[in-house]
Amino acid sequence: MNKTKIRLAIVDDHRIVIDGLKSLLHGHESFQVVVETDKPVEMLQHLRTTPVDILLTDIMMPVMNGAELARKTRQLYPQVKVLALSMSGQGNQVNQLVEDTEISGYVLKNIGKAELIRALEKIASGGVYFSEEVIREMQKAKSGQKEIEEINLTAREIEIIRLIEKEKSNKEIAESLFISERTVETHRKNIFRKTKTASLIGLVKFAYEHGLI
Amino acid sequence: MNKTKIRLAIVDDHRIVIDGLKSLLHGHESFQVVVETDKPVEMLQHLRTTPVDILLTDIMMPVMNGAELARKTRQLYPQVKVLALSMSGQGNQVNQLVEDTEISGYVLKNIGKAELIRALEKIASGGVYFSEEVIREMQKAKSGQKEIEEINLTAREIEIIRLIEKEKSNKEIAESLFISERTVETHRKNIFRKTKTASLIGLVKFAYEHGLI
DNA sequence: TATCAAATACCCACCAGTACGTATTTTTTT
DNA sequence: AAAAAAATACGTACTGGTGGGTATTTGATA
Repeated sequence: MNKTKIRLAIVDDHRIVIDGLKSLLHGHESFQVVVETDKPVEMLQHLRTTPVDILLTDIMMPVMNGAELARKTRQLYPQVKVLALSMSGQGNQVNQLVEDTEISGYVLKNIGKAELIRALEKIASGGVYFSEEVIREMQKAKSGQKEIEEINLTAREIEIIRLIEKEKSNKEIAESLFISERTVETHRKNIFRKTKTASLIGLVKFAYEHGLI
Repeated sequence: MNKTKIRLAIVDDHRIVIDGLKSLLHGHESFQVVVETDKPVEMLQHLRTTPVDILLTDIMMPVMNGAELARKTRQLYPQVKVLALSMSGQGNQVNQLVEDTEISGYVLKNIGKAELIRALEKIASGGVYFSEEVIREMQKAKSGQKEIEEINLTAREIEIIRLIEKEKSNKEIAESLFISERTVETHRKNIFRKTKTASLIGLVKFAYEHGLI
């Protein structure tokens, strides 16, 4: 729509993905890929000299991950909008990313041409775009978080769960927290009751599933 | 080199990757992409009617994974060579794939143009190609496997570990395996001794780390 | 056939953790 | 200031798993 093209920067540690994105955008006169690199750290340098409108970044990358890059970019160059790309898009990760980085969108890599264009246009015009799957995942993660809040584990209890998981005995836990063994036992009981688990293994699994450890 | 082009089939559930691959191969007159799809199951149908030389397949795909597709392909169309593509390339997965499927190569998705061409040419002429990182991973996994073999857990013991992890008591394990509780206790003791773990949690962690569960 | 590993089984003693109570102090919320 | 929630603590009885043994049967391997 605009006379001036939308300038894109692409970061992904997989060359194939970069080429794939470029190929998807090929022939679209509204977009112009001005920077591309497979090294996240390089991107920040490029951004200093090259003005871009939207940064397309992978989330899972070695050295510096996409979240970090997105955060830094928004900090240093607030006018650059960020569209996050991800292979899987796990809900809690997305939530966290959205919370502590002002990203403009999040899409999965199985995105098609049409959707990608739509997302980019929406973001270029100041909007946001999150793909269906991602929104679903986010909601699932949110409800999971709510669930754990409803279970109402106290901070002390979570602290003790972590020690249990570290193979500490009641005695050791008592010593390291400067409380009586009896107290640890009480906490343990409450933990088992609240989490509806009956064995250590069940508890460890619960902790894993709810991201406590 | 050959007058006739090398015919390629590409499967990957991410369109971007397919486009990226095509883009990498673009302009190379030796190769010709004759089939491409993002649905593994479709590929088998295509192969029935379209003759191809090399199948490039992603490993991690929903519905039917790449390993399965590779196996079926080799079975039904033995003349088709398979080059596996993967995001990460975990050693044990690769090893297993190489063992029970005669694949001709395995490369990571961060592959560059030059390497991809080299791999394809090598495979087309009857050779094999495994990228550096993959070979390293394979060796690491091999040594890890050796480690677990040295620990010398027997099949029965592993069976029991899995039941322990499922929160079964000695009694329940004894019942489900039709053996005495005493026997389960003995196995347990041996397991703890061999794995050098002392608690259930340690054992569960061991099992996780060594991929037993 | 002799030998070895694996799977089977039992005994005894001990204790860490559990179940089921009750109760006090501290902190937070109302 | 009153009420509620969280953290603290103890008692008693019980049991499941642990650690220490030893021993037999079976199937594989040399």
